[in-house]
Amino acid sequence: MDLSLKLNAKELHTADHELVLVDQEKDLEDQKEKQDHEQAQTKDHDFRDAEFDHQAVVLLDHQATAGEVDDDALIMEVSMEQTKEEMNRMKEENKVLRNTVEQTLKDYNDLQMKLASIQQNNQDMIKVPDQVFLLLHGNDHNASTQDQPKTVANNILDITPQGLPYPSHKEGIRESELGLSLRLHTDSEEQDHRVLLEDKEDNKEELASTFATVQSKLHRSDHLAGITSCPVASPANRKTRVSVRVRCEAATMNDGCQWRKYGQKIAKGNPCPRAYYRCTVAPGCPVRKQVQRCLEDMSILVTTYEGTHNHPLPVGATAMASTTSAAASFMLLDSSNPLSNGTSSFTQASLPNYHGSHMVNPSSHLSNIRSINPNYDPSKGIVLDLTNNSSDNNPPPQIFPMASPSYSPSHQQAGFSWMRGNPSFHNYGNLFPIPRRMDPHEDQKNWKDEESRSLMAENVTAITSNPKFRVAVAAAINSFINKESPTLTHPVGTPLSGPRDGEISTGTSSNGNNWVLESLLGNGNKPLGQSP
DNA sequence: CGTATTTGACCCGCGC
DNA sequence: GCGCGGGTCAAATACG
Repeated sequence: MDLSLKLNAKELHTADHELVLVDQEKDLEDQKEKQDHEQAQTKDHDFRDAEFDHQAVVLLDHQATAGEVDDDALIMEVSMEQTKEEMNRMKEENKVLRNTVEQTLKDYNDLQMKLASIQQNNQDMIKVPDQVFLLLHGNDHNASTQDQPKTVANNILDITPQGLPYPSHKEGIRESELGLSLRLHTDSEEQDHRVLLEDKEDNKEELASTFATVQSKLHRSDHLAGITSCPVASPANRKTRVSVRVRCEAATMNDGCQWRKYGQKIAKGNPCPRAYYRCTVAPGCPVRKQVQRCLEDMSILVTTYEGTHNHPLPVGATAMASTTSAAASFMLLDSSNPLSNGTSSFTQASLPNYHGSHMVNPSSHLSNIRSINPNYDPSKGIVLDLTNNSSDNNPPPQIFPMASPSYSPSHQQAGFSWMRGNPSFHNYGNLFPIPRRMDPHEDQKNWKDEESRSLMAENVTAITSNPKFRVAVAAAINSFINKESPTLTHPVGTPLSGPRDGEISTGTSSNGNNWVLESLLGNGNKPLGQSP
């Protein structure tokens, strides 16, 4: 009797799981043997039953009148029917057993799939550190702060994702040749440490005033990097800010959003006027940005973002917003941080709605941070430095020609011929297409150019939405913070929620601690928006 | 003519 | 209370 337990070996063998499947085959063979044994027993049992029946029939036959051939034929017919019934019963049993084996195989395959998935995830997690190179510099490394000459870089942490060659500054390898680089600058002031530590002990009402006091103190030593410190005193203003430093010839940086200028002021200490913009993508959007040129290097545009978009963002804006929010999210990790007391818009989880599927929630990479660097002053926000002035081989900052203290596009036009030949400027140009003229209207023309917009969006997205880049940022921050203060730990009071979309803000990088996330692009990248 | 920009006036918080 | 400085408003202006 064919039990039809022909388990196709082809289905079981794969190149990757041969050993496992060999075991599985053994199991299946055991199961088959068990089935055979059970079926043999059943068969034997049925055979005995049949034999008993047959004997009964024989007895009946013997009791019957001899010579009745028709009766023998009848007996044979009955026996055949019984055998057929037995065969049908065995077939059904065989079918049940086959289903059982198939179910077992299916479960096995499912487990294989799950195991493969888990292994893949583990590999991804392991690969990240393989592709992130951390470079810790000592206090004597000053060359990287050329664009911020008065900032003492006690710790600089460079990250080169994407598996690029390890950037050794001592070997003279240019950072610009190494793709993306993340750089964290801090310097420490004991007074700031004391004030911040006091902040952690105070209640939340006192935090605001203390915070304002710190801001006010820090405000006096402003303009170390050409950025005016913005006091954050009122609760309405207690939003985490991120500033973006970028080499930009245009009056403003194309960040993917639409902005309307609503004011301009000349801030104290910087003759370059500060322009105020509000987001006009959606009516009522509270997001504002401030744009001001760096005093030390007027080719650098400092854009400060503050507020939360109440609308979905364009692709380019999403990329920038996600990156800056990823960089800023760790500010909220310390529950005692005045910025993370629940009033900050960063803690209002609306980020997934506006970031799109490609957004990597920074919290997933930062959630293991349990300590905060005492050197880190959240009141000054975070600076995303997209210039590469800090490269060792870069020339000193060039002073932007200014005919008068008041800023006008014509002044810029006159002074930007040198910039088109500046390699570092070209590096930047690959990230944001740069209009060649400073005239706002020319800028608007370029902005309306769909090709430039799409190229800009692609470039920004490619860099800033790269999960590896964000992982690198998060890992660097995490490592840096933990290394900086291994003993000072603060439990995260509330689950970290991702920053809201477009939650970028500017900071005041001029004094105290200065966190700079720096993006360096390869020289081989052809700049966009530049004439050949 | 509609929209965006400019720019002086105004408001508000903070320090003295 | 006064002055200072940052930020915002809104009328005037420019532009397409």
